[in-house]
Order: sequence, then structure tokens, then C-alpha cells
Amino acid sequence: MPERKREKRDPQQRRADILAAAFACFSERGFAATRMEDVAARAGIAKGTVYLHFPDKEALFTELVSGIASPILGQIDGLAANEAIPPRFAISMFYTLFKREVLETERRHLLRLILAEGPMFPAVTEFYHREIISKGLGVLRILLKRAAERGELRNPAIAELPQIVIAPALLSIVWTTLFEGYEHLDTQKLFDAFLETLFVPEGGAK
Amino acid sequence: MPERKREKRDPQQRRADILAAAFACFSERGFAATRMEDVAARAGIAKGTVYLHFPDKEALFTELVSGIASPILGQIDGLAANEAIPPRFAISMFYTLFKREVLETERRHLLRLILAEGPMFPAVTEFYHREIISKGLGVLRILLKRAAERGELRNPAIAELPQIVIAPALLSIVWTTLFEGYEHLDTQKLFDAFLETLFVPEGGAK
Amino acid sequence: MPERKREKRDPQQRRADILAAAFACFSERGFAATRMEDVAARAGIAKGTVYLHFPDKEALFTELVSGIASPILGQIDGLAANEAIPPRFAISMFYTLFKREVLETERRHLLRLILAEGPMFPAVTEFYHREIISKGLGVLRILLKRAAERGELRNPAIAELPQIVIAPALLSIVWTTLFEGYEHLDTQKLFDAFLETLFVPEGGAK
Amino acid sequence: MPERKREKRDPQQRRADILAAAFACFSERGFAATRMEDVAARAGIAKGTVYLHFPDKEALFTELVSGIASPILGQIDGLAANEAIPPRFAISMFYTLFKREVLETERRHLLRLILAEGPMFPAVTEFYHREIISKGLGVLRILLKRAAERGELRNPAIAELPQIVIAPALLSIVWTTLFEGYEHLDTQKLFDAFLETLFVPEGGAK
DNA sequence: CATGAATGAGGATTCATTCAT
DNA sequence: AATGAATGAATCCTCATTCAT
Repeated sequence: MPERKREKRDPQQRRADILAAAFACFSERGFAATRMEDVAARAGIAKGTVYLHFPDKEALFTELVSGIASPILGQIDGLAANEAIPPRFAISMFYTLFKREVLETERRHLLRLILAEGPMFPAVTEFYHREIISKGLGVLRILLKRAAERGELRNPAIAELPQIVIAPALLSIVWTTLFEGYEHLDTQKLFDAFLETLFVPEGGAK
Repeated sequence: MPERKREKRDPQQRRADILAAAFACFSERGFAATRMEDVAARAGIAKGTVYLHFPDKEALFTELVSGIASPILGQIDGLAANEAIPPRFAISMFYTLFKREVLETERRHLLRLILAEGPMFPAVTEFYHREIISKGLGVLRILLKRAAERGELRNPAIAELPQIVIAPALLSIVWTTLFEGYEHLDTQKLFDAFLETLFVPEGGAK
Repeated sequence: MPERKREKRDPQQRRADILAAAFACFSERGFAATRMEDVAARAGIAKGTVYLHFPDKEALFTELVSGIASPILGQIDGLAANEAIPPRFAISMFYTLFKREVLETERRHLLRLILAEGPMFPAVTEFYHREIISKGLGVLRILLKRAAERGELRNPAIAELPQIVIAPALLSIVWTTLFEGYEHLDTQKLFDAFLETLFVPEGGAK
Repeated sequence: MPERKREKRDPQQRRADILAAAFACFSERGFAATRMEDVAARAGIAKGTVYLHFPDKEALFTELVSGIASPILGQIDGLAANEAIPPRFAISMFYTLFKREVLETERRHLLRLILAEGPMFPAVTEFYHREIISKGLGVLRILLKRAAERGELRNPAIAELPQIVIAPALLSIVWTTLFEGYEHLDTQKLFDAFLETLFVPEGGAK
């Protein structure tokens, strides 16, 4: 019997446990359908303990979706800095990073959460636009402009629509979280084909 | 006294009213946060009356999301039938249709609903894959294959990944639903630029 | 078996039932210790039904203490109007009225409630001061002044302290609700003796 | 580092600190609305420490209200002992004592506490009647009787109703606690005027 | 059919009390 | 002894659903 009553843990660790449990619950059932008791049970603690770390359900949710995003960001930032890196390679890296850090981890449910619950939590949406989307698009814009100047884009007009680069990533997330069970999608192929479509073939330029 | 109480309407119409009200409510607040009373109020009827038409909240939701999709479908089906229609034009029409029938109507919230509530209602997800996604991809696959055979695609590999065509549509929905308030996205430009990227320029292919 | 399920009553009556039940509960146990379920049970209805008539516990309490006072007031108002009524008789009537309408009814717990919970509900205190105390003191002031002018007060200075007339009433309430079980107090005697103390003996003036 | 944690104080002092904190809290918010943590915080100690001195919340409350009364008592007792002290002066002293020791200290909330929580703690009510009320009335009865015998009372019947002397004191507490914010009451005047009413004027009795 | 008052299970949150440190 | 994190019973309130009118 794993009778682990009144286990006292490092507050930071406890907090992390709760966030992990909350992420699992919210991912599976959404904000409204998740009971605080579920989160507690999943974290292996009592109902009341959650409230020692988060003031209420909404705060738990908000901190959760806000906090999970940050780590992704740092890695993207670097991609545009070095001009020596070919834009196509940088964007290819963006997809690879996205695949490894989001799509193939539990974080893939994050976007679903934001999309699903966003309108109910404007602060979250605003945060995501400001901190993630806006910055990501900024980097992409630089990369696309650089590519356009170097004649590497099949359609230079795309340099003004960095969102287009995000589209397949978004699709991969939606597909994976909703339809993968019914029909497989090879996301690697998707990203490769998309890159190949955006960029002039490597050897064939000129 | 203009007693308009207990107005008796055509049951079919009443049913449609409820579904319309339900869609508005569910779109705005999600399944859990929508109260049956809200739906009734929006439909201009009493709480109990809803139950004369739908056995319970879940059934209302399920019938709703299922029913809303059908009208979209019919129009897409025709696009691939006529071989005389140039594939590029057909796909352009697909985007136009999507814009007019989904993006610029309240139906744009549909995806959010499915994404948000899908995990709680697997039947809905399954239905959407089978009835909408699967069929839509089928049509696109035919069109892309035809385009590839005619040498109209810049990257013929795309013929096997019709999801790529959907990606910008998906992005447009997500953007409109979540971020439009913070930063405008010109969806027409997005679709046009994407089409231009997919297809070999009409006259100018060397 | 008195199985009286889903009994539909006149809303006004239902409301009154709830208020009566709430009064009993709040009187016995105070605001905090009273459970809404207790009130419902006492009113013979389900928990949720209370909320159809009062938005929350606090509103129930506030309406209760505010509403109970009103009927008392009307009768007092008249006492000062007629100059022909001797002040001593009017004040004697005041005590009699108080005894019959408050002290000897369940309303006697009202004051205890206000005294006990007042500081937690400033709106209630304010209401009582404005609607009851202030008006009552106004009437008393007129009566005492008249009595002083006619030389009927043993100590004319009291005309400026109408609160003194209320003191025995207050005492009777406190005694009755707290200590009557341990030691009897003859309130009639108390009021009579008090009157006799305030006023110059009837025959002996001049 | 001026580590002042885990300060060890004299247990008696610690206990007194807790009682003082508890009185402040209970006075302000009542029994139910006071959290043990509030008491602890106010006493400058940790939640658990309270339980080292009092078994539970109820015991803390009971010991508190019982303990607070004792100091008042001793001083009153003496008033009746010395026959040389004129009754009027003794009762005047009673009011003065009451004013200084109760009305103008935080003890003025005591009555409210007892009145509010009495029904939930019969032992407290009983204690107060036995230890305070009963003894106080005993002293007053002696004084009034003595005054009556010496012809100093305007209305000798009062000798049998010592509660009458308490009435203005009670009123002053209630007024101060509830209504002072809305309308000022000069309690000194109240007591003086009442004394003047009870007793035959010193020199001027015709 | 339509109504909306009534029901009561369910979930968020609080807080007295315990106990490992 | 002192601490304060952890516990979970208790309570307010909501809302899907029912049913008497």
C-alpha cells in the first residue's frame, strides 16, 4: 500500500506537480470540465493543498498556459540573429524545433487549450499574442525578407505574410490532437513539402 | 392585451431556432459554460421547451455540430467533378467558399468548438473527420493530382499532402477567432499569396 | 407520510415561508452558523428553491431584518400626533405596544440579531438607525418636550435624551433573550416603575 | 541575521497574548467569522501554536469570554460594602467604573459577543448571569434598598428592580457599538441625567 | 404543447485541526 | 516548543432536469 500521507515536499516541486497534473486534466477535459479535485488527485495531494499554491481555478489555468510557453521561446529567438544561417535552413530548424519541443511532447495540447479556452480568458490570449505569436512572427518576417532579397522565395509576396509559415505547424497540431487517431499524417513530410513549396529548389535557382 | 405567450410554431422551425440559439451560446462560451436557460432565452422560449425537442444538453450539442456541417459540404463536392474547371481555379473557389461560408459567418467558431470539446465528445470528432475532413481532402487530392499531372504545381509532392491546402484556411480561422483584435490579418491576401506559391504562374512559366 | 414533493405555492407565500424559516434559523444560531440548507429544510423546500427568491445568504438576511421592522413603525408614528394625549400615556402606550408587538413575539430575537450581526452588515445598521431609531427618537423627543413644558418630568433634562426611554425596552429584550431562563424579570413592572420614575406622580404635581 | 523565529516566551504571557488577539478578532467579526489563523497572526505566532495552549476554537472562545469578566467584578464588589458611602455616590461610581472599564475600552464589544454567540454557547450565558449579572444586581439591590430606606429615591419601587440601573449602561453599549457613527450620544450626560432622575435632588427636596 | 418553479447532485472554496520537521 | 504545509469535512451556490399547471 503506497500510503503516502502528509508528504511534505519542496514547495517548488509541489507547485510543479500541481501544474503538471493541471495540464494533464485541462488538456483532457478542458477548463470547465476539470474539477479541482481531479487535479489534486492526479498530483497525489488533497483538495485543499492546491489552494495553498494557487488562489483559484482560473489562476491555476492562467499560470499554467502562460508558464508552459516561455521555454519554447528562448530557442526561436536565436534563429534570426545570425545572417550566415540560410533562411531556409533557419525555418527548417523552426519546424524541427517545433516538432521536437511541442508536437511530439505533451505540450502539443497547449495550443488546443488556448484555442479552446482563449476567448474565455482574454488575458491568456493577449499574453500569447504578445509573448509568442508577435515575437515568432517578428523572427519569421526577418527571415522571409532576407530570403526574398536573396531570391530564394518562389513567391516574394509571402515575405509580408509570415503567418503562412505557421500554418502547417498549426495544422499539424490540430491534426495530431484531433484526427491522428482516424488518419495518420506524416508531419515531417508536411513540413518538408511545405518548405520545398515556399523556397526555390536549392540547385535550381538563377 | 397582446398576449403572445405560448406561441405555437412549426416544430421544425422551433427546432431550428433552438439550434441557432444553441450554436450562438456554445460558440461564445463553450459547452460547459453554456446554460440550457441561456439557450432557451436566446431562442425566445422557456427552459422546459428545449427538452421537448432535445433529450438533453449533450444531444443538443451533438446534433448541433453535426447539423451545421452538412450545408458546407454540398458545395465543395461539385468542385472536383468537372474536369474542365482548372484546378487552380477550383482551389481558389474552395478558399472563396470557405471565406464566405465559414470565415465570415458565425460558423468560424465551429472549429474552436470541435477543438475545445472534441476530446469530450469523440463521436463529434469522428463525425467531422469522416464527413468533412475526409471528403474535403478527397476532393483536394483529386484536384492536386490533376494539377500535378498538368505541370501546374511548383512542387508536385504536394499532391499527396492535401492538408497543406487546408493549413492557411485553418490559420485564418484561428487568427480571426483569437488574434484579430490585436493584429489584423488580411485573409484574402493570405489565400491569394498561397495560391500563387502553390501554382506555377499562369503565363510566365519559363 | 407527508410526501409533499414539488408543491407549487403562491410565490408571495413561498417567499414569506422562507423568510419565516430564515428568521427562526438566524435567531437561533446567528448568520454565520445558519446553513442555507437549514433554512430550506425549515421552510419545507429544497436547497435550490431558496435561491429562486433571494440571490444569496446575505440578501436573505438583509431583507429579513429590514422587512420585519416596518410593521412596528406605523403604529408608533401616531403617538405624537395628537396633543390631547398626555405624554405619559403615550409613552406608556409605547411600552405596551413594544411589549405586545416585539417582546412577546418572536420578533424579540430581531434586536439580538441586529446587535449581534450589525457590525458585519453596515447596511442593516444604517437602515435601522435611519428607519427605526431615528424616527422613534423623533417621536419620543416631541413627547418628552411636551411633558417637560407641562412640568410632568421629574428631571426636565431628560427631554434632550430620548434614548433613555428606550433603555428599559432594550434591557427587556436582552434579558428576555439571554437570561430569562435563569432569572425571571417582570417586564410590566419594569416599564411601570420606569414610567413612575420619569414622570411626576399624577396627583402630586404642582 | 536577527533571527527572531521560534521565540520562546513565558507560557503565561503567550497564553495572554493569544487571548488578547482572540478577543480582538472575535469582537470584530464574531465567533464563526474569526479564523484561528487570524488569531495566531494577531498574536504574532503560528497557527499550530494556538493549539498548544487551547484545545480548540470553542475552548478558546469560552475561556476568553469567561476570563475577561473577572477583572471588572472585583471593583464593583466593594461599592456596597461600606455603608458610609452614600448610595447615589456608589451608583455614580458604578457608572463611572463602567464607562472607564467597559464602555471606553475594547471590552464594550463583550456584550455584543455574548448576545451574538450566547445561544450557541449556553455555558457562556449561564456563566455571565451567575458571575456578573447576578452579583452586580445583588450589589445594586443593596444600594437601592439603602437609598430607599433613607428616602433618597424618587420612586422607592425601583429598589426591587435593580435592572433599571443597568438599562442606561446597556443602552450606552449598544448605542456606542452600533449607532455612534450615525448619531452621537453623550453617555456622561445620559448617566448624570438618569442619576438625577432616580434620586431626590440633594439639597433641594422641598 | 409550453411553461417555469422546484429539485438536488455537483463543484469551488474555506478553514479547523493535525503532524512531520 | 513552534511551525506551517497538508488534510478533508463542510458549506455556498449553480444549473441540468423534471413535472404540476
